[in-house]
Order: sequence, then C-alpha cells, then structure tokens
Amino acid sequence: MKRLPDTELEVMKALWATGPDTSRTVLEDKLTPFGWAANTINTYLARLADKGFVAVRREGKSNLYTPLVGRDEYQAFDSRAVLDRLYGSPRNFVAALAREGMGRDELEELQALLDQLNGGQGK
Amino acid sequence: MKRLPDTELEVMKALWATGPDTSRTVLEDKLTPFGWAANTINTYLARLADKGFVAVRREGKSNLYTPLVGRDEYQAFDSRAVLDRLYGSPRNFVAALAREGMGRDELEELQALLDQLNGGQGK
DNA sequence: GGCTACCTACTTCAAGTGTAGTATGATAAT
DNA sequence: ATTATCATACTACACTTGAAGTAGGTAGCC
Repeated sequence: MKRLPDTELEVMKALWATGPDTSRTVLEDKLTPFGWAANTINTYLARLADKGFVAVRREGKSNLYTPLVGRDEYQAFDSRAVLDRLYGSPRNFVAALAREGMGRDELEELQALLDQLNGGQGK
Repeated sequence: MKRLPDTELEVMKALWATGPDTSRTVLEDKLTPFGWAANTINTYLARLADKGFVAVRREGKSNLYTPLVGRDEYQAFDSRAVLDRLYGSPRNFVAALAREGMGRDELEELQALLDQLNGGQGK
C-alpha cells in the first residue's frame, strides 16, 4: 500500500462515509467544501482506481464507485507510516501533540482508550 | 509552516542530530544510508534554505548549515497536521495503531507518558 | 603558472500531484 | 433525425519532489 496525496484522500474519506456503489453526483455533494470542478473529482477517482483503492462499476449511463481499501485498514497502515517517518514511537507522537497543546477532552479520550487497551487483555 | 517531503525531512533529521553549523561532509556521513549522490544532498539543502528551514553560512571554502526550525517545533506542527488530515483526534490515531498491532513496549511507554501528562498538572 | 581536487551554484529530467479543459458518446426532448 | 444535455474518458499543464549532471570558482601542489 502507498500513502495517498491529500486530495485523493479526501475523496476516499467521502467514499468511506457513503459506503459502496456511490454515484459521482453524491460524491460531488460530499465534496463541495473543496470547491473542485466536477472534472477534477473524476480525475481523482480515476487515479484512485489506477492505484487499486476504488472499484468502478458501470451502471447504465453513469459510474458507481466503491472503496476497495477500508478506512480502518488504511488508517492502520498510515498511522504506522507516520511513526516511521518522523516519530519512531507512539510515545513520541503523543508527546509532540502534547507540546502543541492537546485539549483536555482529547487527553481524556485518549486515556480512556488506553485503559481499555490495557484492561482488555489483562495487565 | 508547511509539511516537508520525505527526502527533505531526512536531511532535517540529520541536521537536528548534528546541531548548528554542520558542514556538508558531516551531513553526507549521516545520510549514507540513503545512498544519495553528494549533489543530491546539496539540492535538498538548497530547497530547505528556500523554504526557510535551514540557514546557510559561508565559512571559507564551504558552507555550514543550521536548522532554523527545531525538531520539537516541527513535530508539534506535523503531529497536529496528521490528525487533521485523517484521524481527527489523538484517540483515533492511537486506535489505528492498536489495530495495526502496537507493541507491548510501545503501549507501556505511552501509558507512562499519559500518567505523567495527567499527574503532572493535577487530575 | 598550470593541473587537480573539491565545493557550490545552476540546470536538467522524469514521475507525481493539483486542477481543469476538450472530446466523445449516450440520452432526452423536440 | 437533430439538437441540446450531461457524464465520462482522455489530454493538458503548471508545480513539486526525487535524483543527479554540468559548470565554474578557489586552493593546494608540483
């Protein structure tokens, strides 16, 4: 797997949110915040199809797009890539976040997850 | 601040490790693992100078390079960018790591940090 | 004083990304 | 059938990134 550029990732996020067999019209709606031309979205979809991230299925006059890589799967891969690129360990990553000023809510959420991860399989 | 491409980031990592006023010869040593031609390193340094990430100082016949952005500073920025790009919250990022299989050591390290972050300023 | 070695500055070049225009083919309306 | 419409496929193009070659200056050496 390869890391995706920002724009293509945005398209994937839209696809993950809409589920399988999504039409381009629906995608356009999801992606309006970016103000892209319709053609632009098409290009990104084509590239994602090339890279094997989405499947294209012809349905009458238009296409339906389905993610081939799940969000969880991609995140698992990407998060590790992030560590390798710069941080080395989860600890260092979170330390960097803390320096930047983690919100109290974020901190608590994280703590809760850690408890769960730890409690979950017996300390 | 902008996120750096992989190669330029490797050069920055070398610079952070060597401290200020580093000669290119020293950098070359640090960067041998990448097997780049000497010229290549020069190119990356020039680009980093353009972007304002390193200062170049002429010392006689050669140049000395100094990072203008600290490692901590960059990491703080980058870690938040990582969240914005895909995860949304520290929790989601760590959850993704956990799915991918976090090592027990990594988990403990992280837990220790969290304890410290929490204990540090009164729960 | 000309050759050699070393550096740095400038140039190049292919692949990847961000963004969109043009061409083509099917549809629907008249 | 003819045309207006609309989606998709193909092409374009500038900018960035990954990687390195060439050219030109300075310094030591003989």
